[in-house]
Amino acid sequence: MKRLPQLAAAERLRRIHDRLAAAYGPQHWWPAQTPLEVILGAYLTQNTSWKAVERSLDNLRAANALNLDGLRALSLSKLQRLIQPSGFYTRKAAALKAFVALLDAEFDGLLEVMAAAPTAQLRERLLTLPGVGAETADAILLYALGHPVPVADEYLRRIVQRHQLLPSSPAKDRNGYDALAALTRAAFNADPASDRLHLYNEFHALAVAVGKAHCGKSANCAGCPLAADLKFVSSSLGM
DNA sequence: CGCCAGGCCGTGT
DNA sequence: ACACGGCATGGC
Repeated sequence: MKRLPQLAAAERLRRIHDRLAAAYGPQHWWPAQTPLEVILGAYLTQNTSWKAVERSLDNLRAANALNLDGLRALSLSKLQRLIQPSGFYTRKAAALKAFVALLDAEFDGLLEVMAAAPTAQLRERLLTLPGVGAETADAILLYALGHPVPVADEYLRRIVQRHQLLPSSPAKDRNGYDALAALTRAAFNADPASDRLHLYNEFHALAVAVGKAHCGKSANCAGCPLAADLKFVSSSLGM
């Protein structure tokens, strides 16, 4: 039986993970943080540098609001002021309040209860929240709630595009996101299920690492761990 | 000064 | 279905 192109692409993406892991080592994203802090970070980092997010998190910590009760006690305007450094503070403050409201209304106000919900249903529920799109939902599921789901992002999109792993370049919309997520699931499908939580965790962090270093808009692939793979791609990409 | 950052959402074709 | 602009701040 002939090999499906999609499978070959999945194997190539798995190989890209291996190269990145060898080049950059463990990224240990969000290792010692509490789940709530991870969730706050996932919201605040939307189209925002992590440096700015850290300033907001510092403000929240100083206000004793890195815990659920502290967060509940904050007025909307107070929350807006604390997260101002990371931008879009009007939307993000309302979105964070909506998350806590959902947690209180449907999960006994406990992240442990939320985390125990079935992955697919929980994902759909998160996606109904304001300010939660596919990437934020998956980042919360993976990094805060311990569900083994892939996280796609702009950097992974660029990698997949440059390596031409999909028949057509993934769009910057929901359809493109879903295609990237499906490809990533396929890439780790041969790995034991017990390893996927860790693999998805590292892979997303590694995609960000290589993206920041080499996949910016002015692409400089000299010294990129993926340069060898790119040589097998049409050299007339204009990149 | 300009561009960008670990997106999402509303609106217009 | 797809494109585009707004959201806001700080780093470089």
